[in-house]
Amino acid sequence: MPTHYQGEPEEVRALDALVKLTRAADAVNRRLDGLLAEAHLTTSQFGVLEALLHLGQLCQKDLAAKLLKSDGNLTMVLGNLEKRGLVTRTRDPQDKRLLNVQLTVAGRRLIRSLFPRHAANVASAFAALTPAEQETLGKLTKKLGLAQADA
Amino acid sequence: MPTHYQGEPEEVRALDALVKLTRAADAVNRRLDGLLAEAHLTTSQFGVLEALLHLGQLCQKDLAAKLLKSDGNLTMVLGNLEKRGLVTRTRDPQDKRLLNVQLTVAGRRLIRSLFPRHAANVASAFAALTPAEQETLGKLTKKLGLAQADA
DNA sequence: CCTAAATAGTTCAATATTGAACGTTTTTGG
DNA sequence: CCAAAAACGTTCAATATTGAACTATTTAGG
Repeated sequence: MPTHYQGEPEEVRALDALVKLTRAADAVNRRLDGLLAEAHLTTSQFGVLEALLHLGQLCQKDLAAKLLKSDGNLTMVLGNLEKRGLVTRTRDPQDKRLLNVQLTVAGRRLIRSLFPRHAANVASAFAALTPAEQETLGKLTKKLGLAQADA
Repeated sequence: MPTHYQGEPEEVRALDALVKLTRAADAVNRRLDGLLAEAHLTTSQFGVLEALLHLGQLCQKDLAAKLLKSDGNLTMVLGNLEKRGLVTRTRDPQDKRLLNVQLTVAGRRLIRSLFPRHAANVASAFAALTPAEQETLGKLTKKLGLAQADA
């Protein structure tokens, strides 16, 4: 099933790990989409609401950094959330370049009602691994992710 | 950095693992995009060419399954590859519902020249983990990914 | 001070992505 | 054998995503 590639062993090993890593992330996120779709939210939109709920008001730049998305993308995603009345953007009086993004009452209500079910779904998706395996997976993916910064 | 969420321990653990898993997959794939962008290929386009190189001619349905993408998406990605003369689509004479997709000479030349450098990049990205850690990561993500099928 | 560089967002074009509705072709059950 | 169901792709509308060019604001160096 993996890569069918004749190369150095370390390449074959890494290619194999990459395929499985990517597929696992896709598969889990796809499963979680079901609940979000019920609330007519995309994964990105949910990510924004979740960040605002847990971290409070954030400027667009910080949101982009938190979600690892481009500025241009955030403009679009926030526009769609704003259209639905779930967030508002207000110009920062101190630094007029910044737009502070905050949950509306409706946005807070929505993410608060959704998050516990989302968390239960995530736990259910990861129940395929033992707690120890989840810890190990977390350690390895954290190490791998951080290492990509400097390259 | 993780989730700032007060919930059941298994939820917190799973949410934490999910964030790291998603970030790692994003970070690695983002790093690999550099080389692909030089060849004006997206990740999806590269995935198609790679599959065709290693597996030979495939119908669109099989490609979609292999890449975990929707039918409609494949129509678009293949259209762009076909526009550039990297693949062709031919109606299957046995079953006229099927479109068989194959590399053109130019497509084969491109993916062949690119793949070794791509494999080296992947190995370099995963060099942050020891071989044993890569094996462990592969086992855990495979287990996690497969478990999502039935849910 | 004041200009040059940096920073925050927007806009645009291109590509990706999905799900739903749809046309064609094949398979299947009666 | 034939009608219903299934399978394969396409098309469409909506959203996502990036990088580049651009505007507005702030900061920094001389």
